[in-house]
Amino acid sequence: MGAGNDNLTVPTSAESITFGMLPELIGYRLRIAQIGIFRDFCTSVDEPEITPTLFGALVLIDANPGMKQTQLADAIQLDRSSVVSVLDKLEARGLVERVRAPENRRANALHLTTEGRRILDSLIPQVRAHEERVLRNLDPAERAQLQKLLGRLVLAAG
Amino acid sequence: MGAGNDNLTVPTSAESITFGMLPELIGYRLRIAQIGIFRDFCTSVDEPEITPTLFGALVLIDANPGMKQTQLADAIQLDRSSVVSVLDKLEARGLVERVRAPENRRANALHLTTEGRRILDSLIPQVRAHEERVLRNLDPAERAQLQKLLGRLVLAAG
DNA sequence: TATTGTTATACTCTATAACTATA
DNA sequence: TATAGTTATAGAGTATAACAATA
Repeated sequence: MGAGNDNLTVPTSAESITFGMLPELIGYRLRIAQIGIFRDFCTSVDEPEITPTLFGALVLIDANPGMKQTQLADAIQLDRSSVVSVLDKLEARGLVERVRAPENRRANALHLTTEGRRILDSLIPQVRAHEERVLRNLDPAERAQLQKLLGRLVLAAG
Repeated sequence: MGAGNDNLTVPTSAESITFGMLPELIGYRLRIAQIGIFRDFCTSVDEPEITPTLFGALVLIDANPGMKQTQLADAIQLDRSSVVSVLDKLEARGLVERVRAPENRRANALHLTTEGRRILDSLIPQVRAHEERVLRNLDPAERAQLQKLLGRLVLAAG
């Protein structure tokens, strides 16, 4: 009976409507949550044009210096060809560089530039603040529980 | 300690990588979950080309006969203009009809057709089975808890 | 032959702005 | 003037297929 939103209300212009079975569906809840969080992320982050996808790529390259494009594609659930445009954007802004891998000259080793590192460092507190805002109605135990439950969903492979 | 996936592994081709801070971020977890659920939904549902969005529109129109397009737009978090194409698809398949509202001749009252009702009735058990599959690692209390926590996130308005 | 990255291309989804018809 | 729906249009994001270089 908390201050929650079990009956799901979305701000609607005129008289309110009923959502039928939708609020019972985890897929629907997730979709609504993700749309809202995506919007909040984009308005919370100072760097223009940095989306959750680009931020995720920066984090992964930072955590795995020299990783290959195919590995990045797997990690962010995109096709190889889609990763090309992600990296084109990051490289155009001077945040990432593609270095021909000496041991396998088909592959590119990905690295943050100094500027990429600087931007990532400035983004992290902004993203943490954004997360804090989204989660502000949940106490630490509830946040941990939410993480854990999301991690146990059974998801279709790419 | 459960059978969970706290450390987040995504099937990756070569040597595995580390995800850095991403697994701590609720936005990242939600995005991964939503991509996987969307894929599972589309392969689970027999009707071709029925996406979660179209299914949601059918449920809402069924639950609110005569609702207006603007109300539907608010409910599914789309612009008025985007709802036009949603309804065009549903109407082209004979599932929904737009009836000029007599009390306000600018507006359309939305209704399921007999065929729309029939298709919705056949979709519901498929969607329930899909949800059951996604949630199969969670017991009833955990499912309820997940719903409740998702409902308490603070989301940006449209 | 298989793999890595790239290109060309097309498709879907969505929003913005301008339009129409009603109010 | 304001509202409901539509259209035209453009942008972002993604995938598929074919290609070059390398293994």
